Amino acid sequence: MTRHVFAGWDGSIAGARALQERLAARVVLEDRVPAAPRTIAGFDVGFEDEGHTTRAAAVLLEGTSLQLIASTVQRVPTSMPYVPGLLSFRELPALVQALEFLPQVPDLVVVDGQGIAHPRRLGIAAHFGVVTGLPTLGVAKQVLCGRFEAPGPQPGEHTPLIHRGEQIGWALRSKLRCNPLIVSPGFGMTMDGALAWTRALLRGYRLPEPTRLADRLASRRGPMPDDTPQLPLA
DNA sequence: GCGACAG
DNA sequence: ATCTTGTCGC
Repeated sequence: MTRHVFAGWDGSIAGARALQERLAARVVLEDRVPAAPRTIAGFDVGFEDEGHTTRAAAVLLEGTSLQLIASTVQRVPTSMPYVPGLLSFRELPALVQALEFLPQVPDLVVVDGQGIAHPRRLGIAAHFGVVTGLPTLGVAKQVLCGRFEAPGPQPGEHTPLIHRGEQIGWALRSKLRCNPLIVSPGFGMTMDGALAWTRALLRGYRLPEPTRLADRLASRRGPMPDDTPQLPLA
């Protein structure tokens, strides 16, 4: 499975970075998000067994009410250590498996991590989009690269995230007295769309609903949804 | 060379 | 990410 997700990767660190540069050229930053998404999914990853097991959680929400429709938790053996800038090589295989176990393909995907706000413009959300072709949005709790002025204290206030003279994302104050979120388009979305969608998916918490719910599942917190029988789609 | 460094 | 209770501040 991993060899299909990372086709052409020789397994080395240098090879991973080279692959990122090739895939980054395939990132589409034009709007491909349906006007009214029927479903929106949230993805996040957690670990068990001292990190030996990677646990990916995916939640499927109704597009307008953001009510939970379905969810899945998939476990796969951890294959790589965490290397700053190469997060997708560690977590993407589990995320793709979780996508395959959702009852239907979502119209929009929100991933916990960077979109193009990455040294080579291929954070895990962008990589996820290039691999699946689905519109994706990256919402991270911390910055990986780039600088930004602190956004004002009011929810909704935002400032551009700049790296090497270009805007790669936004710092968004999603909630009063909380550190800003770092948001950036992943695939099939514009820079402005990333900001607008993140704001539209907030429901009073620091994290947008899709990511917030996936986070609770991946980290084994909060009420766990009923496990509907799991069978892969395709 | 030194510091930074998603999860 | 994960190990972990109470605690300070709003």
